[in-house]
Formats: sequence, C-alpha cells, structure tokens
Amino acid sequence: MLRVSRSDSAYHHGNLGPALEDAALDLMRTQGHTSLSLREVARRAGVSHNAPYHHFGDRTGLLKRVSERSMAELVSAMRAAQASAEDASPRERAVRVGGAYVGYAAEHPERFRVVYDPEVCVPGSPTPTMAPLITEIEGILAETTAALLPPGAEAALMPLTVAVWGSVHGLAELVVAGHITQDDVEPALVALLDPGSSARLAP
Amino acid sequence: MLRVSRSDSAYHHGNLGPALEDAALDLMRTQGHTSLSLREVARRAGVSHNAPYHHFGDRTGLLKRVSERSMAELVSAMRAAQASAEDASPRERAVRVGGAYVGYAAEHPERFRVVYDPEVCVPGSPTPTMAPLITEIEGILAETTAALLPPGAEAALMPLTVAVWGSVHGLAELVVAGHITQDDVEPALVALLDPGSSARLAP
DNA sequence: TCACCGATATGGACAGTGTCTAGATTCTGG
DNA sequence: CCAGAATCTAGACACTGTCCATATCGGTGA
Repeated sequence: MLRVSRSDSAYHHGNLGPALEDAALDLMRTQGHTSLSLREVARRAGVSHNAPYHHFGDRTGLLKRVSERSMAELVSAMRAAQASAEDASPRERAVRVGGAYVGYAAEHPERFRVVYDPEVCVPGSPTPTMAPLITEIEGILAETTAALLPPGAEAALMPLTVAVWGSVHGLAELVVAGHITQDDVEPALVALLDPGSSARLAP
Repeated sequence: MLRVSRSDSAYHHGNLGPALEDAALDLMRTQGHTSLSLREVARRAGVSHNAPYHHFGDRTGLLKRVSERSMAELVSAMRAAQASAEDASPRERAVRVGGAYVGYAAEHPERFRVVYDPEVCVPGSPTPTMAPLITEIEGILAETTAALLPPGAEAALMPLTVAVWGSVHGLAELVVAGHITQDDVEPALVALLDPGSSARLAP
C-alpha cells in the first residue's frame, strides 16, 4: 500500500484522506451518492468506522470533497473539448463543448449528480476549492457563447450564456435520469443553435 | 380528522395512504427527499412506524407516489401557462410555458427533484400513473416547439423539442441548485429563442 | 345473525447508519 | 528527547428501513 509516512506501522494509514475519496468514488460507480455509507467507505479503506471524521468532519464533508474532484474533472473535459475545437466554427465548438459536458455526466452520472446536489454544494457559500471551478465553467461557457453572437449583440452575452449553461445542463440531467439518450444530445444542440429553427415570427 | 370509514375506532385510520403522502409532501417543504424518514412521516400521520408498508411497500414506493403527484402538478402548471398564452406569439408562449416549468421547480424544489431522481423514477419502466404524465410533458413541449418552426422545417421538430426540454429543465435545475436566480430565467429563454443571437456564422 | 377472511394497523426485533466521547498510538517541532 | 498535535480505534447512542408475528376492523357468504 502506498504510504506517505515512513513508518510501517498499520496504525496510521499515512494517506487516508485521498484513499477514502477514492473508495467513495469507486463505490459511487455502482450506487448513488445518497445511499453512500461512510462506514462502508471506511471498511473499503481498511480503517475504523470513525477514521473519516478526522479528515472530513462529517459525511457531507466527504461528499463536498468528492464533488470538488468531480467538478475539476468536468472542467478539464470542457477545456479539452474547447481546445480540440479551436479551429472549428463557433457553432461547431459550442456543440463540442456542450457535448463534453453531457458526455461527462453520461459517463459518471453519480459524480455529476453530487456536484449539483443542493444539500452538498451551496453556490452561495462554496468551498474555497469549488468557487474557482464554478467561475471557470461560467468562463468557458461565456467564451463559447460570445463567439456565437453577431457583432453588436454583446448585451445578450450574459443571458445567452445562462441559456447555454441551462441547455447543456438540462440535456445532461435528462440523459442521467434516463429520459433521453446520449444520441439525442448532439442533434438537439445543433437544432438549438440553428438560427433558422426559431425564426418563424418577428419579435 | 377526516375519515372515510364510518367507525370512530382509532385503530383503522380510514384514509391513511393520502394522509401519509400529505405528510411526506409537507416534510419535503423543509427537508430534502433524500433525508426523508418513513418513520417521521408515520409519526406525523399519528400511526405506527410500520403502517406505511401496507400502502407503499417500501420507502421508494412512497417516494414514487409523491413524485407522481408532483409530476401531475407540474403538468397542470404547464397546461395552464399554455392555455393562458393561447393568443400570444409562439415565442411568447414558449417563454411562458418554459417559465411555468421553471416556476414550479423554484416553488417546490424538492417535489421537482424527486420527479427526476433516477433512484425513484426510472423512465424505462415508469409507474402506470407516471407514464402518461411523461408523455403529456413531451406533448406540451412538442406543441410549443412546433409553433416556433418555420414552414418546411418539420424534420427539426423532434431534436428541437428535446433541446427545449433540456433548456427549461436545465434552467430549473440551476435555479434549484442555487447557481442562478429565477430572474435570470426569462432573459435566458428570450435570448435563446431570439434567432438573431446565434446567427453570426453560416452553417 | 354470525363466523370467517382479507385488509389494515401494531409492536418487537435486527442490522445498518451518522455522530459523539474517550482513549490509544504515532508523528513532529522545539 | 519529549510534549503536544495529528491520527486512528473502540464503545455508545439514537435513528433508520425492513422483517415477523399479532391484533383489530370491515365486509361477505352461510
């Protein structure tokens, strides 16, 4: 077992915090984070049922940490998509970035779900680690959205950014909940960003 | 206390099922459905901790029932908005229907959340009561979306309907999670449905 | 009318959980 | 080298979901 500590004693684990997080993430592959048991996590890590308390305070503390790591992964996926679509058209890039968002949710539904659980993360008072991640998501979406706007429409950036966030987030939730398939997502995003779709009537 | 039974005996409640649902809905005004306790619900209704089992089978059974009632309320709100915007423009109507969706979520966050909890409702095998409600939501959204399409673009109806569902659902979730305010929703929907917003580049 | 049966409600029991307190062990800085 | 901080363990408590056996009620057929 990997140890940060130099001692071979079994009493102190040496790297328990991350080990517990890993165990939790592993358990969340097969069960929802709502039914995740602190004691089972401790059992997985081979440690007493109370050891987690010295690292996370309480159950929500562990979930907060897990949601931070998940949010970081989500941001990475979006940044990667943004970079890989650097030379594509703004609309193509928006579809790719949105696809990355939904793709992460589809691949790790429970990690995605814990990130947006109001009982875990309250955006009004986010964790020091979580706050910049939220800012970065908003930034990526704003950049992606800005490229879609016609010149002179900069005033619409903020509301449209919110709309884009809502769209990809909603599609992700619908996929996770099982109401739509991941195959439905790209056509939906394309249709949404097609200016012809909703152009029937004048304002 | 309201009794369906004619007897005044306290042994049989007479109308326990709905009474338990009401108690659960009431508790969910102040606590999440994930931390909702079957025993507390029973206590609220003034019955033994085991009485709920004869009506719902298990905890998830009660949550399923609660989510059915909540989904019915959500559908009603959308139908009402659709009717009240009968004479408005398609875009105005879409904003109103979407606003009703988000409004319900903002007003009853926990009822909204339980409806889309994958551990409660699995769309693949929905409850007999839930199935038509899901169909009706999709129908309302399809009607609202169809009116937005230019003539000859009927092929885009399905993907755009999915996109609209995703958009309003995502905005609702973001409001519930606290990432945006309800005041952000209408501008976002307007921006999203404005054909000028995303018209910068040709396909 | 009345005995019976299914539906409804009760109580006790059990394993599992989150969290508190107290105590044991190891690490570390002066 | 040693005292205090950090880490981990053990025991206890209240609470939970669920199973089982039991009690009560309402209606139905003889």
